Amino acid sequence: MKQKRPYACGVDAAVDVIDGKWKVLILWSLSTGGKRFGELKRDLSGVSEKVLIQQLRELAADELVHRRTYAEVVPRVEYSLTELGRSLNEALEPLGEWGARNRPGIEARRAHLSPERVNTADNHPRHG
Amino acid sequence: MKQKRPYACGVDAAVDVIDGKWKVLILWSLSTGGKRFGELKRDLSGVSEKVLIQQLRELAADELVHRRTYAEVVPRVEYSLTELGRSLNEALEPLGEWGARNRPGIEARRAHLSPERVNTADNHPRHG
DNA sequence: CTGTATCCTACACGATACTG
DNA sequence: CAGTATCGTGTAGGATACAG
Repeated sequence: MKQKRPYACGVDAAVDVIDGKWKVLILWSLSTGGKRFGELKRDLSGVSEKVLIQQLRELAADELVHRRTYAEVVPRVEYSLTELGRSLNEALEPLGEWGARNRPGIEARRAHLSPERVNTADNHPRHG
Repeated sequence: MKQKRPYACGVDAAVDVIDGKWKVLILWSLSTGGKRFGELKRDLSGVSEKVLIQQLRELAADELVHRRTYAEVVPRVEYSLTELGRSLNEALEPLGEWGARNRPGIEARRAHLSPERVNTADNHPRHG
């Protein structure tokens, strides 16, 4: 949700739409069905109300999720995926599989490579 | 490249790896073949040297790109995708297609919905 | 040409208190 | 319950100058 420069490619646009610390988790969480605000909050352990609502609104503005309010005595709002949101989730699947497959490797490399050293010269294998 | 909480799912891990303003563009740019630092810099118009090198190093640390130096009189370094990088690029394709397909809609919605209004109550259609 | 070294800033995210 | 209103913060990203 920054959109500074025009998108350079499709991935660029798609990433922009899911850009936000909790958005993919929200989409993921909603993929099994609509959820209320409180449920989501519990689901995404650690998110603040402010940020959750912020990202939900952005997702709604992008029409990936649908916000339905019920005029009841006790306030009730349900969020669910739109058709567009579902299609995005589908497009995300291969990426999810890639992540699942390679997660051990990723974590392993990051574990023994102290973050401070990543951006300092050659940890890189020599070729010559 | 933040990795604060343990990954909640595969997408989460994958997104973390491509998290960085220019990383997908770098991967995309390298998908057609190895490139030198200067070429990349020209390709990704607008990136600063500092940030470019930073993200290249992170990608290299994650073993998505390969950094090859040639000991010549005029410094020369070539970056290319690793097998892992190529596999990520493949996993990114559906997302890219989704983005390409929906980019017009995304931009349209964001255009007539002024950014300031996104996070203020109902722009949302009524249902009831 | 391929980087380092600094300095700076905006903005996403977070903590907390309050409201209909 | 489902938000809103504030205030505070870290850090990714950018500008620029310099170096091997």
